[in-house]
Amino acid sequence: MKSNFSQKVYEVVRKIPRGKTLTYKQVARIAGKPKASRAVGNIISKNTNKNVPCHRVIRSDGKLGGYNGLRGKSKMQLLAKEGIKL
DNA sequence: CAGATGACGATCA
DNA sequence: CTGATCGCCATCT
Repeated sequence: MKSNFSQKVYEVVRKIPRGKTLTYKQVARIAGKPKASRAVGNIISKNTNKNVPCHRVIRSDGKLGGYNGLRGKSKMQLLAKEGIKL
């Protein structure tokens, strides 16, 4: 059972249009907890649902952050296909 | 229930 | 500018 916060995070990430990226801070802020950036990453990391474009969620530093292993892909590869590149 | 963990963010040195 | 430390929140063990 997911808490309201995690549910909100999924919803926000799922709303991210193709070719667009959001930072963990933005997602946390929209979810209602501007300081929960860590919690956001944690929730997503343990729920890697394919219906949620978690690879579009990056750090505020402009770095991709973690993400690893899902289908052996990396965020960079997926984002590059979206039209986003470093 | 309490402690440790983590796909982070911001500030300090 | 780069590296390290503290702070914050939900989830896991």
